[in-house]
Amino acid sequence: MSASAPATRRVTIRDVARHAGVSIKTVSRVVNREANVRAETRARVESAIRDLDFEPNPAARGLAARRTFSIGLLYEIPHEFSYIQQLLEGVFAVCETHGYTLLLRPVGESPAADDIVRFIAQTRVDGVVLTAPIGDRPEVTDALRTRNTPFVQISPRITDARWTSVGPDDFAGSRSLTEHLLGLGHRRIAFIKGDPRHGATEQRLSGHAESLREHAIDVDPALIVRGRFDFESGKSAAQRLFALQDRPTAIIASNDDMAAGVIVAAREAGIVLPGGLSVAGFDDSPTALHTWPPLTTVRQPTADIASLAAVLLLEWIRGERSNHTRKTFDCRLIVRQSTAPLAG
Amino acid sequence: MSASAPATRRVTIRDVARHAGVSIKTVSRVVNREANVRAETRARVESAIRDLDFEPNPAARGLAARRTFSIGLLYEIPHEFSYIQQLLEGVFAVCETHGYTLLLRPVGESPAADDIVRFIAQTRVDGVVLTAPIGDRPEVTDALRTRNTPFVQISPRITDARWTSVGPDDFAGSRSLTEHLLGLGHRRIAFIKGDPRHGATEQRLSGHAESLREHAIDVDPALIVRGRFDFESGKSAAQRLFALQDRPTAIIASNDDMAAGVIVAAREAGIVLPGGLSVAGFDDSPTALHTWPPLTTVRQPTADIASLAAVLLLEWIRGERSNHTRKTFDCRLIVRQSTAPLAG
DNA sequence: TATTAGAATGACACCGTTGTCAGTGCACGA
DNA sequence: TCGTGCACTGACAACGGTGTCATTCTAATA
Repeated sequence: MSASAPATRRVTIRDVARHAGVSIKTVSRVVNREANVRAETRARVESAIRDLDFEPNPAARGLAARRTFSIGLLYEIPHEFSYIQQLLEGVFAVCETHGYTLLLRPVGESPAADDIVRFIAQTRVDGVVLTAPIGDRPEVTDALRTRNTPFVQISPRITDARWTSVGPDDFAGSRSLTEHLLGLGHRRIAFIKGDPRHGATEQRLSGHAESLREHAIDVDPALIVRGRFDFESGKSAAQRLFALQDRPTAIIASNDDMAAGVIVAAREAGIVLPGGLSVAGFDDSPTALHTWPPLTTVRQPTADIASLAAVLLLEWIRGERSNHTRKTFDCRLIVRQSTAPLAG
Repeated sequence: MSASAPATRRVTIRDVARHAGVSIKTVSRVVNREANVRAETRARVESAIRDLDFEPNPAARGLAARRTFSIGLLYEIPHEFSYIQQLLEGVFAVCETHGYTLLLRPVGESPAADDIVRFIAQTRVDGVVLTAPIGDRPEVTDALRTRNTPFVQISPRITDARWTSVGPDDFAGSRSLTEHLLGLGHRRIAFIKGDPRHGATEQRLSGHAESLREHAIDVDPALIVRGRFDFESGKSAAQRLFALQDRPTAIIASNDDMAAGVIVAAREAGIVLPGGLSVAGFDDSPTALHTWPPLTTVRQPTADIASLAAVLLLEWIRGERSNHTRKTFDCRLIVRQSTAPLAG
């Protein structure tokens, strides 16, 4: 009565072998693109595969080969999702071309390493991509190393030569943003930090500070305020800044969601944008275009970063690479209407 | 030299059986919560499982049981992602509690049914959740039925008794929104439609029209304009509406992204919100809080919808349910500051 | 021509579970 | 006391591939 009873038996490697007049092992070789198969044989097998519409059974494959041909993408739940979406896109594309399956794994804000280990134990993924800030938890990386599970970190805080990581050049990106505001004549530039657990937070702040230093401008500690990367924290940070005696003329938020919060706070405070205040974000998320005025921001090639992470992970899984690397991508300043010359 | 060489052999069902002094079959019974295992035996096996930290190998399980214990979630790529995120959350939670794995599958805008069929053939998922508008493509549903693959649709356009679907009550939700605007005194209410391939588009429009009819207000065709659910289409639709002789005093966009577009268009046109124009959206996405003023919108319980879809799918997969159903969830009007009484 | 290395192919065990079916033991009724 | 039925358990054969190793074929070399 079960609706899922298959109408007909599935095509197996044995059917293909019979149809092509070869052994199942040869079919296996063709499927896995192994060397040492005569061209003529290969062609015959391939046409048999097409004729019968054969798809290898991943469970059987995984069981025999002792790997699952799948990788996991771990991310923290309260997260700017457009960012995850782009990561997903990048990793997914690579998986697709290499015949791997992608397993998404949202984890709680403070995941026990156990949680992640259990995920790997249960799913048997061949490796994982760790997004910030998960990849910076020593219990997690230690657990993965102990279990010999390959992993690549995206945007880690700490760069450890023992493993591979990929990320944007947050420092340079941030520096160019501050440079832009300085060029517009701003001198009192506030900076809203992100979640301290993210490496980007530190990097973006340093880039900002470096740029000020280059222009011999003192960093006013009152202008560096906390945030958590979400809209609300950006809004309340802005409100604190507006309450200062000597208000900033420009505010850099460490990401676009917080910048959107700044804009709303400014409106509520009756501040005209961008004349009365320049606002800039980071990431060039969709939000950047949905605010008014649209946000000046820094675009990072998130999908490319994710793709490279996936490629490196697969190389590691296949044992094609033993040296661990740290690769950085350039960011690009996107100037829109939320930043304007300092009003005379 | 491969870094992925396992340090030690994994624990198998045989190890557990030996440790507990039973046969592997009995361990299997315990793991799968089958009946007819003596309580004392069960306890012994369970403690052995804990002692050895045993996790059944999903590949072996899948191979023997002829199913993968995984389901797929298909969605179209250019999509308001916060919506997908919520769906994901709902489906994921159910998978988690039932020991299923979730496979995400983004598909192109006009996916050949082949594409989807190949996904199922390759991954061997036990069933799929189809999000709008994928579930409305006959080639897709036919292919799934032919292959006997269980599926559940979310927010389909067409309700077919032959399969199961879950969605919000878009009609009623939309009606309550128009009702709200009418209550504020608005009579010239424009409506921006969504992607015509989505069932929600029709339903939301009908709800709006019904409400007007109840108040004996003629539907002015000039006030019903096209959109595609994205920010840009909302913006350009608004611009077209602003060009009308007799401008609307309120605009309903069929989702929040388009409403955000309306707001930006209004700003560019120098219209003051909400005094000069009321704007409302649909979905209560994060966007609704990021605009200024924050959006009046209609919240649908997306995660709950997704959870139910997953539950129904699993029931179908397990053959616990043969009758197909159509379940609808109530929406809730969320009034914020983007709508205001009609100015004198 | 005989020899031989290496390419091409196949036989077969095995991966770690579940399904099937055949026991085994125990309580209960005759 | 002796079946009898049912709860419980285990032996063993799949499931559909890959790894290993032996074997056959081919072409180049002596």
